[in-house]
Amino acid sequence: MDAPGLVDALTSAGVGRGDPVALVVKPGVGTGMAGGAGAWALAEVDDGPGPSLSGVAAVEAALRPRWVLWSAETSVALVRAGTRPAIAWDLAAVHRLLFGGWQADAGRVWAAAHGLALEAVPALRPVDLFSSLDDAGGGPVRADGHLRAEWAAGAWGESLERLRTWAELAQEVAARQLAHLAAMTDRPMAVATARSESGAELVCAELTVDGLPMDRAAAESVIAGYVGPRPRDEAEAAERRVARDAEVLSHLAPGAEVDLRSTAQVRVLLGRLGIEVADTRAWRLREVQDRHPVVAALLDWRKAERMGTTYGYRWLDEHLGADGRLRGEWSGSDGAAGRMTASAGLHSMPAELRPAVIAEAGMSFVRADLGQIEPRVLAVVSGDLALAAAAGEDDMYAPVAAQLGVDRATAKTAVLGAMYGATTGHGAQALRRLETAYPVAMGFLSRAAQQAAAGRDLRTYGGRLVRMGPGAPGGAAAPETPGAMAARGRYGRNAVVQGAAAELFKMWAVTVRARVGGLGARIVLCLHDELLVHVPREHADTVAELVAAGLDEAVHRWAPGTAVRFVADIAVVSRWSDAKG
DNA sequence: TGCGGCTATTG
DNA sequence: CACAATAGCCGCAG
Repeated sequence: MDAPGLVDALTSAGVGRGDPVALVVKPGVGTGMAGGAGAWALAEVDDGPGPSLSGVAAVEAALRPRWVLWSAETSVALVRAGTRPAIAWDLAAVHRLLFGGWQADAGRVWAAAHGLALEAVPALRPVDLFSSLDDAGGGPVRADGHLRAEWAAGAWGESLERLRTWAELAQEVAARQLAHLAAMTDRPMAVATARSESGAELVCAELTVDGLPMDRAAAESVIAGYVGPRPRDEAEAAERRVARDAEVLSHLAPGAEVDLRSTAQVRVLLGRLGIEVADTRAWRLREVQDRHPVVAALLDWRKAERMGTTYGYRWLDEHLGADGRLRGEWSGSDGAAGRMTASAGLHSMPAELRPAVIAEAGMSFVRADLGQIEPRVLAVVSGDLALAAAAGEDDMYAPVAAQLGVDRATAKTAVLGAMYGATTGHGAQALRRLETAYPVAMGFLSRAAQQAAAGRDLRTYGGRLVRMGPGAPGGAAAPETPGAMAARGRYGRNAVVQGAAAELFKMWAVTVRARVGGLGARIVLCLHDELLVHVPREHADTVAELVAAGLDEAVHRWAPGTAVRFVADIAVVSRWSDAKG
């Protein structure tokens, strides 16, 4: 079907702007769409090396539907083919929101949407891949209601008729998920969250495909500052390692045999010097640094070792492309509270490497990070008006400190401690004052902790299920130790805040994506409370304003009518590390 | 070879 | 050194 034909077919089936259209992309078979009242449109038969997806682009331009996708795999395929959909309904992402956990293969997504037991999802046996579906006979759904394993795995051959069925099944699942979300009356923002989480999958697909601009020479010079210039071969690399080790060992008696990479041996070494430590973490070593010069040498060695191994030349070669983009795999929601995750160290890159993240020629970065997102989110989701009033300040720890009658640092520690589940330490006294000053917020947190400790599942503000029962990671299981219950309590206490913060952050990200895309700007990094947008220089100031406006828009979509103020620090810069451009 | 423990980095 | 994550190396079990 040609592009005008596609648009006509969908339009006459009643599909308009924002309406759901299931999209299936099957390499080697074709690309199809199902939408409206039983409309099926075959966008293209795939006879080339990969789908061109020009039909998708045409429908996107003419109708801008909400693309219903089985998973982010399709989003990545779309972005790779040069098509960037505006909005989506990602069945896997919505499944994770509704039912928790991370596994979201089609069989589970189908089963959960139909209220079937997840334990009974058919597993794909190796033999199934070779025995034809035609032998099995019948449709994709078994007598017991589960999706046939071969279908769920996509091993259904090259039939265009089956492509259509696969799209229609997606339509059905999406409708059921929507009904589920809408019926969750105690989570009125669940539908909006599902849309946003789906949009976040599109952001992730773009992050995965586009990558983060990084200047190779700048990065190599940072690395060289720690471990020397790039070794020519393995032998030279080994030589360099031995030399680094020797520098530390030179502070010891000659002939000392210590593997610095072995914490056990390091402890023994320190013990022989009369320095007893419970472990060899950096902060503990720093406490005994003046007892022997080897300690400082060891700390420097650790830093260089980190650069040499995790963030060294090998890391650069593996993840930094010839186009100067650092790429990792992005996930829209991790298995727990739903934050975004990224591989390739994109979320834990040492600050020292940030100067190497440089905007490309003619481009700038707009760097924006939210201030104190978690306590502000706590004020919203708990409905604590006193805490909401404190959020009226740019620095909300200042009014909290005044309220508690303690200094700012103590107030901050106490608030963070309340959200993390601290019970001891300097903040313990201030923690009790928090209970008095902000009883609503503190009650919200302790209820979450109690439920989690008891092994009961939680739901975030936006409706994400956080599994705490048997079978969940760290979930309740007999025999139960008090330590495990307490750990789960802290986990749950934090999950309801961190998870809600992640939901707000993703709404911000998808809003920014929607508002700045037309100016050629792209989000190139998401870091829990921070956005980095790569933008043509002439539009940088405009984009900075749109990022700020996008926060207000996101906050009011996330929590309509809230009085809690959210603040962002926004700057136009040419390097990620710059404070101002 | 796989996995838990330790360590370091980030928010 | 509380909450979350990724990642690498060591030491031990299989």
